[in-house]
Amino acid sequence: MKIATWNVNSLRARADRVEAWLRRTDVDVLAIQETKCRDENFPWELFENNGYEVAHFGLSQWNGVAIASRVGLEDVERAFAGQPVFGKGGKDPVQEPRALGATCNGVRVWSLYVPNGRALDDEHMPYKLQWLDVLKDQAAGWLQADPQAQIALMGDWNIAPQDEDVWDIDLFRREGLTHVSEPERAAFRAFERAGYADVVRPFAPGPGVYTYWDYTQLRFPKKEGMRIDFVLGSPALASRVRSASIDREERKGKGASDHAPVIVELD
DNA sequence: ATGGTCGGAAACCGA
Repeated sequence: MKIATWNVNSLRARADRVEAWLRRTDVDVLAIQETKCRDENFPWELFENNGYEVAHFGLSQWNGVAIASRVGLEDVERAFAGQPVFGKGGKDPVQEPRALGATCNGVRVWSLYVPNGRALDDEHMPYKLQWLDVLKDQAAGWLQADPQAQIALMGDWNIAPQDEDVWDIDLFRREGLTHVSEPERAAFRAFERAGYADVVRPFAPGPGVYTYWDYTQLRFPKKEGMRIDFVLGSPALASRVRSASIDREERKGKGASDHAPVIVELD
């Protein structure tokens, strides 16, 4: 069984590429982030025509997560229990569509789009950290309830856990940029302490291995990227991993997402 | 020449 995660940065703008990619890679499950559409605008046929069931959670042009599967799609959950809400400047808090869970052939898959944080002193940063803390508590609970559970927490984590996960750590430090701060990294490590492991890094070690390249500044041709998309597996899931890869080729050419798909092959 | 990008409920905001 092959599972994958991909921040497509607008599904409608990327429909042709996503369809071609599905046909080419032959994955069984794809977790998608940043669909950037509501259910009414979601390209359901794209998946159905290619043999996939699909679940989507999207409320506006922002965020949006989906899971496509051709090995079953059960117990779909929009948001995790206690998922923090965000209300900008005291406005009505909303539960943003950033998490979608579904069981696919015995694997509990979560498609996750972790809040960006925007800046170290922005109100989105405590939101990001709180969001991760609550998810970590939930994920720890799932494992306590069933230590044999096969769980894949996959998506755009918006964290670069190690110095080698950005092209120039000194620049990030000097500029006080997000994604590499100690609180963000601690939030990521908390998942590892709870029993989850990055199942891709052993098969795609750095340095210089990334999943995201900013559209600006010619970051991709200059090989200046960030590793921020991860598949964290529970012990039972991790023990099934046969190989993993980052599809850097998909970042090439006109009409590419700024994120590359990340693929994990299970026994 | 010392900046170079995308997408969308766009003429700004979010990444």
